[in-house]
Amino acid sequence: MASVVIIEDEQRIRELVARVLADQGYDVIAVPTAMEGLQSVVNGTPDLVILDMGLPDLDGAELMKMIRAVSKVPIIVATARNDDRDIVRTLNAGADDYLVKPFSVDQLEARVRAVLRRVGGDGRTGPLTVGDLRVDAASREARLDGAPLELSPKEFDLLRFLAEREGEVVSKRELLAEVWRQPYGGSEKTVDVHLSWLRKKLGESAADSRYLQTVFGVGVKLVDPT
Amino acid sequence: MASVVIIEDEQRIRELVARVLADQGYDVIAVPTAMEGLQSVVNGTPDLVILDMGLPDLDGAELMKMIRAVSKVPIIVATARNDDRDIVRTLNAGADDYLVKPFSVDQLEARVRAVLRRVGGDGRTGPLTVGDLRVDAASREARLDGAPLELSPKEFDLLRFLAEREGEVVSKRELLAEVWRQPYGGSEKTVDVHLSWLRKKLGESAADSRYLQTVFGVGVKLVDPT
DNA sequence: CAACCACTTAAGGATTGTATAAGTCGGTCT
DNA sequence: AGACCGACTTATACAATCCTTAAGTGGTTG
Repeated sequence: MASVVIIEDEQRIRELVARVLADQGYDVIAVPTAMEGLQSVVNGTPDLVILDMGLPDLDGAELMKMIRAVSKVPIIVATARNDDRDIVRTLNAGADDYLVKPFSVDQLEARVRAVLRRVGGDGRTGPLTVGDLRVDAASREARLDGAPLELSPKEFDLLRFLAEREGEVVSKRELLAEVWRQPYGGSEKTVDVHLSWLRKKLGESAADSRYLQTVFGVGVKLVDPT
Repeated sequence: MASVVIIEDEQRIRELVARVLADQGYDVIAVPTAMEGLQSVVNGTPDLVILDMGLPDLDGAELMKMIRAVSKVPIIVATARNDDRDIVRTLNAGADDYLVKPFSVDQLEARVRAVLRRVGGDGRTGPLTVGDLRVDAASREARLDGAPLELSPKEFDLLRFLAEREGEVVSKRELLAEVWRQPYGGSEKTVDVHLSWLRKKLGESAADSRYLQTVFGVGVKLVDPT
């Protein structure tokens, strides 16, 4: 899973970008200041940095130089308007791509994908395996003992999420928040239903379960039965 | 087929060049300003840029630097004056070839061909194969079980894009962005229609599909049926 | 054993995908 | 120039699939 550091002072934009990329499955760290950004880069060794050039506490070009001094991580700069000199300067300083605000979500996603692919490996690929269960996000295919499972979109997302957290107990509320994208409302009943369907397709029942185990009063976990 | 970005402010010349190259089978994007040009280069990752040095909104040399910062795409500069120093300077700055205005259509075609050949062939990627399906970008020919398919331009581009990502699910929005080159608006219905046509020409239907499989709620993928 | 939580099944409405037809546009042929 | 043609887009009707709500059953805890 690729990780991305976002350095952007405007809260609205920062949260929007973070949300969008998190939805795409990236590990996101979003900070509002240059110093925190630099720290995140040094500590986290991210796969990509998205940098707003209009930070209040430090000139964007300066920050880029500092990041470049410690890391070869690709950088996408976000610049407020197309100020030509600004763009020239930043691209020369070592940015890998740029976004002119206001930019669309699609633009953002496309650039991020493009840069990560260019640099080598989209990161979020690589099939997960739990026992004899295989979950491949790229082809959106799940197999049990080599036989393909026919899963609905939600079922697949659910299985994938649990597979990413193999062995870890996850509450239904968290599943609602992460898989259903509803942090607040929403009925946990829905999760129950989908879990039930998943179990059925995995050839299990709640009583006799190999992979999908419920932890009473807490949640569920996907375990390796071997 | 190779794609070319033309950056030229004079409408007459811009349209002429675009027309000529489009007739040659190139994918052409023609824009009048430096900024749009830069955007096209970044978005489209073209195989060649033809750049007028006398743009009103930005000095040509500056723009070249900017393009060089984001891409190694070959650049042919078109310059009005026949000044030796000028030409030397631009070539040193990273241009691959130059045209002195006014230039003939033959000149133009010859230079474009020469540069593309020098850089490594128009269709740099060899033919793709997915099962018994063959997609050759260079000749722009697709074959199924050896029999040639009669595809429209968009159909071919679509098939090619999917073949490049064999096995990977691609959303319609992404197809709109990548194949149709319009990241924002645009109706996904259009993609549906083209997919339907592609299926028909592949001898499939959505219900019974060997190659082109739809993943409900997510997108489509081209798979190897063997 | 009572209260609570979890599981399963069923059914409707909502969403998404397919296919066909009709409308646009640009280019070509006579 | 006018009619035609192919490619693309938009519109529409229809079909498949999915998600949620609801209701009843079964299991666990204190």
